[in-house]
Amino acid sequence: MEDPNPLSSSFSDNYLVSSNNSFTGLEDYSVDGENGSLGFMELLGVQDFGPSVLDMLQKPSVQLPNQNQSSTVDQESSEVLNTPATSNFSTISSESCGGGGPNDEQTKELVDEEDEEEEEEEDEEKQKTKKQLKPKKMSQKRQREPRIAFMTKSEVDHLEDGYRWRKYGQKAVKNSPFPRSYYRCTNASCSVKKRIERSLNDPTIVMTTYEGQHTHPSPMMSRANPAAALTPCLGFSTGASTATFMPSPLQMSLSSDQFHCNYSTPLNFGFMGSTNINCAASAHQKRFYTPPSAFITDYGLLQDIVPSIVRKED
DNA sequence: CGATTTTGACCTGCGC
DNA sequence: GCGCAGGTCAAAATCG
Repeated sequence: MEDPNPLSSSFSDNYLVSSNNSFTGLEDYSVDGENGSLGFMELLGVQDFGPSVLDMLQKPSVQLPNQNQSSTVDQESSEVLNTPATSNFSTISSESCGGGGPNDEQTKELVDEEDEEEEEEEDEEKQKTKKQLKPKKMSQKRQREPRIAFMTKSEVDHLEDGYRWRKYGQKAVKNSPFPRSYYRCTNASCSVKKRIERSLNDPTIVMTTYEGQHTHPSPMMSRANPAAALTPCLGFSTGASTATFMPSPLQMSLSSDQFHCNYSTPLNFGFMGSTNINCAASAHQKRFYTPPSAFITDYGLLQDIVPSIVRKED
């Protein structure tokens, strides 16, 4: 691990990963055409085929499994985050659904799910051998959930996404002064996790990685419209600004020739109805995104945060 | 007093 | 096999 590149630096410098043609490139988005005064969104997709998105992104070059062509980023075209000073918010998505195509690694993991009973027995044995060690249930092979990572320009680490999270860990990241925080959804029946860390390159950028799918409506959204709360979407809001976009219906294409992000499995990470669309989508973006009809105009807490000019009521 | 955060210890996977 | 780094657990501390 003597990579001369700082990890967070390589996140932004080298994270362009193309796979199964589901993603190629990035693009900036003006927010609602307000002369750029509201900043812009930057979107970038990355597909995860096993290792964590961040792990992949931290490599100077990424070799995807089962793919002959290397999908490395040109080192010289490093600055992916081309953030202007006027920007107070930007988001980069890194799609990482496991369903990016038939893949040996994923197949193995699916098979592993069948072994829970055996694992419980193993667990007992381990407890015997390790005696007084904490009775953890760690022997289970971890299942890789679909992941999606975002880079968000924000002053706050923990972006409000409509769900309630409990922090369960924090770790120092090698070569980075910023720790990585681990959160789990507070809903007992929901196993969604997310990691949050700041970019070393640009401390104003928060890298959020979601893992898994919520099995319940957003507490925030459900108060107004439970159906909409279950709609696959991704959303963030900060005290400064808000951006949300939804890969529904399982496919998002942002830019005719530069950005493509295909979701092969349903996602349900975020919250909110039309806020996201109206906030983040310029006319340009709307070409590629059609909101589900279930959406209603419920801004939730965003009503308090996002200027109405951003919400752009229809 | 329950929920959440903090934090050190432990576990796992991977590269060498 | 060993060491490192990432990820998780769980007791203690803190908060509302």
